[in-house]
Formats: sequence, structure tokens, C-alpha cells
Amino acid sequence: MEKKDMGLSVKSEDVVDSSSSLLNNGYQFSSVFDFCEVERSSSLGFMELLGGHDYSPLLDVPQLSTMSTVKASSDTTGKECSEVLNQQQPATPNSCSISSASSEAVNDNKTLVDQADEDEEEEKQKTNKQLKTKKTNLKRQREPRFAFMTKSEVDHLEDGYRWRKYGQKAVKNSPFPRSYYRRTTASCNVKKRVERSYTDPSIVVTTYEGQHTHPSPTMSRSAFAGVQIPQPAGVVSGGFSTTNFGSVLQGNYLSQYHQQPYQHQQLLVNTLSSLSHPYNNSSSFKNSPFTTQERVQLCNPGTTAFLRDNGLLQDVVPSHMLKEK
DNA sequence: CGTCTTTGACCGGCGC
DNA sequence: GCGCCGGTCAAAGACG
Repeated sequence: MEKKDMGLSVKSEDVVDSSSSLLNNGYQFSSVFDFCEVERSSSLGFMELLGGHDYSPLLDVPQLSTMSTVKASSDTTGKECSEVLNQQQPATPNSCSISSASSEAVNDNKTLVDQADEDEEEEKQKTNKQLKTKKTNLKRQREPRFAFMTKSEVDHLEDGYRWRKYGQKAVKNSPFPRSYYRRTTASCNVKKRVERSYTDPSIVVTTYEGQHTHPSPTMSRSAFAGVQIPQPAGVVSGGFSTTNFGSVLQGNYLSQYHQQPYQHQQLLVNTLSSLSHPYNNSSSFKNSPFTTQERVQLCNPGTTAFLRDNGLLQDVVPSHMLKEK
């Protein structure tokens, strides 16, 4: 399963590398997406790319999710994996996933509105314990989920939002527990689950569920301010600030409105990819049955504006590169 | 004192 | 109906 759109390519199993513990959040334009290298990893079979959702829960962009909404089956249960597999995909590599999903998005928007109403209702019900029973009678509608894998030594990756841990459970067939987080903002019903892959302990699987009901807290300085993350010099992947696919998708979404030539980005991609990159030494990649040709450089046309802003990569990209325009 | 984490209990869905 | 499992609740404790 692979989709390409304006220089974007997303494969079914994507690993985001994170030397740091800092993740970009879903509302922001991801730097890592602009330059990260994504490859199918054979050892990470628990994560499937599913096309069933028409929007990313981290985005307010319903049209995008069929591109790369990643649904994680938490472990070996396989329950969720079977839900929306084999969804239609664009036949042509350059076909626009956004437009292909637009018709479905109309229906999905409707669903979202309905779901938002239900969530609001649920919020009220929470205050009334008596209605708790009533709540259980309603068939629980699960929010679309959005998962991504990150190579990180830190379990809970910072993403710009404040989270409160409300639970932790042992994961079946895994020595690593799964942590449940919820936004500290009461009005925001986004949740996330964090667990470590039992196949590769260096990989953290983060699953977001729900939509933020407010702008990103880190968006205030500029459109890309939030992803300006101080990193130790030379830490390329960390400097990219890893991302989730919400930001990935948003990046692509933005590109729809910033269709500018992306020679600059390609230059950076080429240059940065030649730098020392943890992926290159990752055993999971070494063991991949997929050829290096299958690795894709993600380059987002929408980053031109960002580059001018210098906000995102100025900590990691040599200054002379930033001047190369 | 407010916020956050921990952790056992509880609940609902689902398969057998 | 029963048991398993994922997800959530909520009290208690830790921490700044």
C-alpha cells in the first residue's frame, strides 16, 4: 500500500525516528515529514495502514485520512486489523488522495458532527453519575485512531500538549505496559495511548484518538513555531522533530494551498539524507525485506513557506543551506 | 495546595 | 453464561 501525492509518499508501516523525546503535534507542520525517511519494516507487523477513516483525528481536515491514517492493532489481537483493510486506494501514484477522498469526506463530516454531539452529551453525562448506566446502553462509538511508531528511548514523547495519564495496562504478549493519556484540557477529548513495541523495544507506538477542540498551544509564535525544537547539534533526526501522521497529513494538506516549487526542499532532502541518520543503522531496517529503493524520501512542497520562516530547521540545518534560495 | 502518577477495581464488548 | 481483554475510573500517594 503506497500513496504518493505531490512528492509525498506514505507506506503502510512507517517508523518515525526520534532521538529526542520531542514529538511534533498534530496541528503543526511537521519538519520530519518534510525530510524523514520512511521505510517498510518487516519487524513491525502489528501496525497496519488502513484507509477506512476519512480524516485524521489530529486534523480538522477530513479529506486527508485515506492517505495515511494509520490504525494500530495494539498487539496480536488482530481485531482492529480486520476492520477496514483493503480499502480503495488511488490507482495512479500521482493521483491526489485528497480529491479521491473528498466525496467520502462529506459523509464523514456528517458523522463527525454527530459524533461531536455525542461527545458533548457524554461530557454532561459524566457529571451525572446516574446517567452512567444510560451511557452504557448507547453503543459506544470509538473515535478514529491515528497511530505512528517512533524510535525513541522515551516512552511518552512530548508533542506540545499537556497530557494526564489516567491508566496503564499490561499488554498481552508484551513485557511493556500500555499507558493511557488524556488531555488536561477538559474540553479537549483527545486521548492517546503509548506503548512500546515488543518486537522492537526501541520503537514506541503512539496512538491518538479524537480531535483537538482548540488550536495547538504551540502555534502562537508562527505557523511553525511549535516545531522549532532545540536539539543538540548534529542530531539530525531529533532536529527534525519527529512527528505523527497528523502533522504529516497536515503538511500535505497545507501543500494543497502552497503549491510552490520545492527545489529547496529537495535540496535539503538530498543533503540531509546524506548525513548520518539513525535509520541507516537501524537493525529493523537492515532486516527489512524491502530494498532501499522502496525507501522513500518524504518531501513536502508546502515547506517552502516554512523554510523562509527558518523556524523549523534552523537548529539543525546549516545556515548556508537556509540561505540557498 | 494543585497537579500528576500509580494502581487496583470496575465495566462493557466480544468470542467461545 | 462465562471468561478474557481493552479501556476507564477513582482513590491514594508523590511531587513541586
